[in-house]
Formats: sequence, structure tokens, C-alpha cells
Amino acid sequence: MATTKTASASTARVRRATSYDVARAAGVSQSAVSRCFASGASIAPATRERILKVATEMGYRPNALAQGLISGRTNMVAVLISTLTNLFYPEVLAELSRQLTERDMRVLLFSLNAESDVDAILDQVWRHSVDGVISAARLSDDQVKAFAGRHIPLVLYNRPARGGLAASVSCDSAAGERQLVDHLLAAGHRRFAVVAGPSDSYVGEERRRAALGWLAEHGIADVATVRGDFSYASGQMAMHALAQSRGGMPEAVICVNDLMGIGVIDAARVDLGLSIPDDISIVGFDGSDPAGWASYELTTIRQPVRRMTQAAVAMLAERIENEGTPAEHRLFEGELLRGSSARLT
Amino acid sequence: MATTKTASASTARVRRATSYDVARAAGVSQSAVSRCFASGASIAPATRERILKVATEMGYRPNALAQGLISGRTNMVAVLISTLTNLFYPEVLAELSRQLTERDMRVLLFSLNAESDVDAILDQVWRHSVDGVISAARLSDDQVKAFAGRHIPLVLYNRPARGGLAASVSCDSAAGERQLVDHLLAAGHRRFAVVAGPSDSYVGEERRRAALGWLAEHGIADVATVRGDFSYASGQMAMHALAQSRGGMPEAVICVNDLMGIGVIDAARVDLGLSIPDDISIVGFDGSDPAGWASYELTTIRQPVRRMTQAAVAMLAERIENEGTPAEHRLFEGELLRGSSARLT
DNA sequence: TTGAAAGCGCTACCAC
DNA sequence: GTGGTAGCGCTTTCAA
Repeated sequence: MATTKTASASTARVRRATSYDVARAAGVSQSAVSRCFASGASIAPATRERILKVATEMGYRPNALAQGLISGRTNMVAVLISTLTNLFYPEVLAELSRQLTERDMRVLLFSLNAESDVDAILDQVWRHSVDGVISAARLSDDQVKAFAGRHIPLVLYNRPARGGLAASVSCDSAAGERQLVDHLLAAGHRRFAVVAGPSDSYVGEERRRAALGWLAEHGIADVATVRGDFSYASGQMAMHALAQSRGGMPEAVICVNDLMGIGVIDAARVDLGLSIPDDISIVGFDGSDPAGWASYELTTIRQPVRRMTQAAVAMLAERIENEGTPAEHRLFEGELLRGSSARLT
Repeated sequence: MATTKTASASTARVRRATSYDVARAAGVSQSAVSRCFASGASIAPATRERILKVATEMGYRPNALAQGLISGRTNMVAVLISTLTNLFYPEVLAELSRQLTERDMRVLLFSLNAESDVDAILDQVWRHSVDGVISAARLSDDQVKAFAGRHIPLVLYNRPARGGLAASVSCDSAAGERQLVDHLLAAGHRRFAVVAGPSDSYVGEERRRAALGWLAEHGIADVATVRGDFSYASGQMAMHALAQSRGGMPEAVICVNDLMGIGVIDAARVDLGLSIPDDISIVGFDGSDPAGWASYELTTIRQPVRRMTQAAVAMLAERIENEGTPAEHRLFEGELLRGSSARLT
């Protein structure tokens, strides 16, 4: 009975059970096995039971690679995210992962840093046939266009696409900064400073412009601006720079993110011996956990991460189902968290 | 010349260029195209040039699904990680992503929370044919065994496998706690308290036992212990519990992670009006960024995340290349960061 | 060096 | 409801 084609047991590679193995063991066709694991396939309950039993015994699981290759759907979503060491992104990523898992999708993670070759990363995205992409990373217009060219749904997170090339969800920077500025104005502050982000950061610039714009509306045009890189240390440095500027110490400092706000608080209190908020008011943006810690109680705007993520995932899912879905931009308003880092009256 | 098989242009689905398309356009066989994108394949430089040129024009990229299906290698590594909202994991994840990318591997991310069905997640891992797995999440012995059964290399991060079932890298809890305890003893403290993690946390318990054990070695046996859940809020609550315990206020509080240490500091200073480190010394474990912030300057153990991750990735890569590589456990010593949250003399 | 041919494991479509 | 059959896009022999 032995055939020359039979590999000796000792050298046989360990191989996962395939639908053919299950079919043979259950005495059915391979198609039947396939239908067992499909959703709305027509199969007799009895047959189904039997096949599933055999499949379980053999530890059979459909091969996602083969499924993806033939069906054109991989149930994988690429998530592009920059600087995970930032306070805000880990929360976004955790939420994204949770929500995508809920919809039976997997996360192929690409975390970018300053040195990352974005085109090389996009190349990997193309090769892996992901069903869609959610990006919280900087993408050039050409890069965004490449998605459309390849018909891969793209949803941008906190960075609107110019020209409606992609869908997006974001937190309303203008509304947020208006709330913060109003809060500070109500407390009687008139001498402001802004701690901005790098000039190539979209959200950073948006928040900076929004704050300065709203201040200008209220007749406050002479606002000292210092740039940081969103980090704690850059917040500290910004505070020192403001303290030494010939304009004199501001009454209120508007930081475009929480982490720099925390750095500013520490520099003001620990290094400069200022009392907060008596000597100086400080506000941030994000609503990250540390902002709420008792040592800071930073007045800030809480981004509705959960709802934003929900929207991003829903929009992506819709575009995966319906290729034609037009670009859409959803703006969420953040909530003002009144901490004790800014004067109240 | 028209054939009945030709789909009309208007209804044709947008399709990625395949190696056949490139082959046809370049006037070579499909095999030649394949060899162009393989590493050590024999192909004439001239042919190669020509094919690559055509491929670029057509935007051709090898399909990772098909490659994985035929070659048995997907270049995907599953990363299992719990509670991304923790301070330490985002850093680990960022570093893992960076290092795996460097080795031309992709990260399939699975972020677990308390409600996650780990078996369902493992099921997805099996189906996606990943080349290996790095896990910083709780896995049962049976779950770890399942990897061996399926011949999928597994490296555990900060959680050794019982019985040498998997490779692992960890930070030496015992050595770390010894350093912390020695530091506190040198400052003259004799009344200690420990803020531990949940009893089902491996690292948490390891650190708790290490601290208590080393204290016992030094004749200090009566140590108040409070359990938290690694969160900031639980650190605050732990401090309040200690303050109200009939044993009286401890001189030194050992927290098994930084976040609880920070919570303890805030509760002690803000709520209880204690001065740190004059009234009480507090130490943590991890060496996360916030621990170094000027408001805290937490004395802690810095886990060498970079080296640990490097080791984890190297060990995984070796086991992917060589199936037989035996289990190995690499322990890294953390570095004591002397902050101002603990008395120095 | 090159091309032909045989799959990898599956879904989708077709008869029955 | 069920089984046969044709691919999905690629790597990998094996001859030429």
C-alpha cells in the first residue's frame, strides 16, 4: 500500500489541518467544510454539526491568508500612528483596537516616528491588502491621493484632508480654544502667551491659530508665542523662555497640548517659584489622564476619544462596504475641564 | 480581435497589477518577475532592470497574502499587550514596532483588556499565520502550550513561562526591589508599607514578594500591604488606607509600579498635607516618563525597555529561523533612579 | 539564466 | 443541500 510519494513520518513538516483534511475525515466535500465556516451558506444542520465536530478535534481553523487571497477581504485595517510616547495616542490606539475587534477586524499597526519612511510604510500597506486604513499620522497630499488611486478607504484622525480626498474625524480646535480663551478672559486675564507646537504639525497650528484668532477678536493682539515639540521638556523650556522675554511674565499661558501644559506648570511652580493659578493661569488641550492628577488639575479640553474613534471606525466600515461613499468630515466638540491651573474669576 | 471573455471597461473591477501583468508587459515569464523581487535569485541584471522598470510604471508590488500562502512566511508578528492606558506599555509597543520594522516584520496588534476573550484572540492569531508572537499579556499555561503545539515561536515579555514552555525577557524584580529597599534602609527608614497590584498579576506579585522578602532579610517583618490595580486612583486610595490603618503612618511606601507611586505622592501631599520626603518616602517601579516630572521626581527602577525589546525581538527572530531553539529566559537589571521622593540619608 | 507547471488553502460558482 | 471545478497571486521545483 505504501507509495513512493509518502513522506516518511520523521521528516514530514508539521502542517496545519486544511479544509481538505477535515473534509476527508468527515466524509464530505471540501466545499461543505468551507460553507460550515461561512455566514449565510446553505448547509444541513446535521452535516454542519458533524463537520464542526471533526474540525474542532483536528484543531482546524480557516486560513486567513487563503481567505483573503480569494475573497479580496482580509479583515485587516492598517492603523498609522505617530509618536506612541505622546499621552494621547495610546488611548486612541487602545480604543481603536477595541472597536475594530468588536467588528471582527484586525489591526496591522504602523507606528511612525520622525525618521520613518512613510512611502516604505505605505508600500507595506499596499502589499498586505488591508481592507482600509485609519491614519493619525502626517500624510502628504500625494500620499492621501495614492489611497484613492488604489481604492483603499482611508479615514484621517485629527487631521482633515485637503480637498475632500479622504474622510476624517477630528476634535474641533477652534471651539476648544474659544472655550479656553473665554474661560481665561472671564477670569480677567489680559496678558496672554501661547505655547505652540512645531510649525509642520497640523493640529498644533490649527489650535495656535484658533487661540490667537479668538484673542484677536477680543482685542488682544500682542501675544507672545513660543514653539515646543509637544513634549514635557519643551513645555518647561517654553515657560523659561516666556519668563525671560522682555515682554514680561504673561498672566495666562495657552498650551496646545496637555503634556506641554504640564511642563509649563512644573517650570512655573518648581523652577520659577510661581503660585498657580494666583500668579499665572495655564491651560492645555487633550484631556489626558495626567492632566487630571492632583498635582496639576490642568484646565483643558477633553477630546471625546471614544466617540471620535467610534465615528472613525464606522466611517471606515461604511467605505469598505460601499466603495462609492463620498468623503465626509466629522467634527466633535471637546468638553472644557475646569481644573485649578487657571483662575476661575 | 475582441474576445467574448474581455470584460467591458466600464464594469471591470479595479484590480492590482499582478506579476503576470508585469511579465506580459515586459515580455518575460511570470517566474522572472517573481525572481526580480526575491533576494538571492539568479536573474540577468539587464532583465532585472527592464522588469523593475515596467513594474514601477504599473505600480506593481508583490501580494503579501499570496507570498505568505505559498512560502509559509508572512513576516507578521502578533503582539499581545494589555491595558495600553498603562504608562509602561505604550513605550514597549513603540519600541517593539520600531525594532520589528527594522527587521522587515509587521505588527499585528492585539490589545487585551479585562473582558477580552483570550482564546478568541489566539484563534485569530492562528488563522493569520503569523511567524511568531510576542506577548506582554496574561496567558494561561494551556494557552502557552498551544503555541508549542502549533509550532509558533512565542516570547513572553515581563512574564516568565512556567516549565520552560516559552522564551522570555524580563526585568529583574528581585534585584530592583533590593535596590529600592536598600536605598530606603540606608535613609534610616524602619516602618514600611507596600502598595501591591492585583493578586493575579505576575509582575505585581513578584515585586511584592521581592520587596517583602528583602525587608524580612533585614529583620523587618511587619509590613502593611495594600492592593491596588496599578492605576493612579488606586495609588491615591492606597495612601488613604495606609493613613487610616491602626498601624499608623509608614515612613516609607514601596509601590510596585510608578503610576500608583504617583497616586500615593499626590494623596500624601495634596490630600494629607504631608511633605515628601521629609514626612514620608515613596518609591515606584518602571521608570516611566511621568515619574521624572518635576512635581514627582519619583525614586524608582528604570526598566531597560530598549534592551529588553531588542532581546525579545532577537530571540523571536532566532526561533523563527530555527524551530528547534530551546527556551531561554533573559533577565535584565533595572537602574535605580534616585529621585527626591525618597529620603537620601 | 529562463520558462513551464505545480501547488499553497481557500471561496465562488456551477451543476446536480 | 451538496460536490466538482476554477481560480486568487505567488514561490518553487525542474527542464531546457
